[in-house]
Amino acid sequence: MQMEKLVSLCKRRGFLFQSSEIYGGLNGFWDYGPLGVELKRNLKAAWWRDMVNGHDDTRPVYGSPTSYEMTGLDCTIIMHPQVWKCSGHYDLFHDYMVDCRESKRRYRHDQVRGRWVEAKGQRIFVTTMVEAEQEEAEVQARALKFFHLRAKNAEELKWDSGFQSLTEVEDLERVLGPDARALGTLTPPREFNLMFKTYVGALSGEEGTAFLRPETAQGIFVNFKNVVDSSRVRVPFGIAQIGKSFRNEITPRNFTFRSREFEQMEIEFFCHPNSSQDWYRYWRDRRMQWYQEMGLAGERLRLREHDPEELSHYSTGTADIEYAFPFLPPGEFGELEGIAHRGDFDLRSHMEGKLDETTQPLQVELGPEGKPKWKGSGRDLTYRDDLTGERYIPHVIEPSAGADRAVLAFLCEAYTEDEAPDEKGVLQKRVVMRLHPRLAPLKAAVFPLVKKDGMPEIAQEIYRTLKPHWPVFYDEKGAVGRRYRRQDEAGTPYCITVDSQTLKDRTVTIRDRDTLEQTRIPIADCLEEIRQRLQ
RNA sequence: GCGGGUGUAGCUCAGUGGUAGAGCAACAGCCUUCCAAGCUGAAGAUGAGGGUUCGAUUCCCUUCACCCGCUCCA
Repeated sequence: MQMEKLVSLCKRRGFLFQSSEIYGGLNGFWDYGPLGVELKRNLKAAWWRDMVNGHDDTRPVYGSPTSYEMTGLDCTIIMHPQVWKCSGHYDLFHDYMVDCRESKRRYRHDQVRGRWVEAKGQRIFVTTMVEAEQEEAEVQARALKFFHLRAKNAEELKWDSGFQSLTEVEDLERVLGPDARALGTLTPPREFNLMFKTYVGALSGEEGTAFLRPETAQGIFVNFKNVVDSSRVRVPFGIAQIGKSFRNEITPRNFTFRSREFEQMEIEFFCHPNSSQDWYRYWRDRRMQWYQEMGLAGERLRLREHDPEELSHYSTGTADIEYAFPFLPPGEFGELEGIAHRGDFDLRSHMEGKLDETTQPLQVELGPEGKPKWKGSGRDLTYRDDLTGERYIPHVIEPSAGADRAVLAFLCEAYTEDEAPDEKGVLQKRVVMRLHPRLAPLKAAVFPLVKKDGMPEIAQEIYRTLKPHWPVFYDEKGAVGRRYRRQDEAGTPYCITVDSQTLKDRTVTIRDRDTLEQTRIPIADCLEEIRQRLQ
C-alpha cells in the first residue's frame, strides 16, 4: 500500500486534515475531519470500555494473575512545574545541543568532552564522543592529526587541562568538533525545548513558567494517593487516563505518526512488588491481544521485548507493540504502545525527589550542594494493605498507548484495493476501508434503490430508526453501485437497501462491506440485526 | 538542523513572461430496479510574502508545508 494513497483518501473523505491548512499548515499538527473524529472516538471508547468501564473487578480476566480493579482519571494538561522536574522530563527534555557545520552532526552540549592542548604555538580544545576508556587515546590521535604530527612526536603536544565538558569552554572558535577536521565548526549551544513552555498568570515571567504535559502518566502518579483515599480501590488496581500530550518533536514526519500534539491512552497499574513480574506479562499479552481483536491481526503487528541493555536501569521489563507502517523501510516497525515495568521509580520520585536512574538501588539525585537536585513532594505515597497490615510502595506496570498512532495503524491496515464486479459483471477496482465495525465511523448506510415509488420514504423511516443508536448515513443520489462504493471508502460495514420487493413484503437487503453478500431481512429486524453484527 | 525534490480546482495531472486546460469527484436536474464510467447544466485553482517587469502561475529572493535521504528519537 502506498502511503500517498491513504493520505489522499484521508483528506478527500474527511478523516484527517493538516492543521491550519488555509494558512499553509503547521508542522507536526493534524486535525481529524468528520469521519476521523468518529474513528478516533470509537477507538478511545473501545479502549476505555475494554480496559476500564467494562472490566470485571470481581474475578480474573484474560488470564490475569488475580482479579483486579480498574478506575479512571482526567487531569489537567498543565501541572505544577515540579512534577516534571521530579519525573525526569525537565532534565531530559531540556538539552542544549550544538551542531557541527562540517560533519552535519548534532551533539548534546554537555556530552561533548575534550582537553586543551597546545602545539606549534596554537592552543585548541580537542573533543570526542567516544567512551571514557578510549577518550584519552582518541583525543591524542585527533590532536596529532590536527597538528600534522607523527605519533613519535607526541611529546610536542602540551596538554594543559584534564578532560572537561564543552560546557566549560567559551570560545568555540578554538574547538575541534568530535567529527570535524577544521576548527570552530560547532555552532553555539542552542536550547532544545522538547516540552512546550507556557506561562501561568496574565503576567508572563520565569516564576510563572509551566509546561504542557509531555505525557499523561504523571497526572496519575501525583493523584495516586487521592484515588486510593477516595475510591476504596485496593492493590492490585489500575488508573486509566486518555488525554492530549505535547512534545516538541525535532523531526515531525510520517503523517500523524510523530505529531507535536497527540493523544495518549495510558494505564498505571499498581501492584505488590512480589507479583509485579506476573502483572507485567499479563498486561503485555493483554494489550497485544487487544490490537489483534480490533483488527491488526497480521504479521505487520508484533510484540518486541526490549533487550536488557535497552531497559532503563530501574525497569525489569519493557515491551513495545509495534506496527510495520507502510512509510517505514521494509522490516522496520513503529511503536504503537509501550508496556513498561517501572518498579517504584515514579511514586518514590514524587515522594523523595527525583531519583538518579543510574543508581542501583535507586537513590535521590543530588545537586551541587549535596541536597536533592529536585525536591519531591514529601507526601507519603506508600500503600498500606489493611488486610495484612503491610506497608509498601507499589510497583507500577505502565501500558502507554498512542491514540493517534493506533488510528493511523488501523487506517493503514484497513486500506485495501480489491475488485468487485460492475453491472456487466466485469471486475472493477474498488477501494475499501476494512475497519473493524467497532471502529467504523459510520455503522450503516440506508439507500432507496431508486428515488421513486415511495422507496425514499421507507428508507428514511429505517434511517430514523437507526440514527438514535449509531452514526448512520442516508443517501438517495445517483446509481446505487456508486453509493455502495462511497460507503466502502468510508469503511461503513453495512448498507441497507430498500427495493421493489420491500414495497410488497417490508423486507430489505443488508449488504456486507467485505464479502459484498446481501441478506434479506424484515425492516422490523434492522435495528437488532445491526446491533448483533456490530458486536 | 543539513542536502535533494515537490507545491496549479476536492483528487490526479497539463500548460504558458501576455485572458490558466482536462479527467475524475462534488453540486442541481434528467435517466436509472443492486455494485462508481449515460445525458444536461452550473460551480471551482497557480501555498504565502517580496522583487524584477508594461505585465509573473512562469524568472529571482524569502517563507510555509509535504515527500526522500541524513541527523535526532524520551
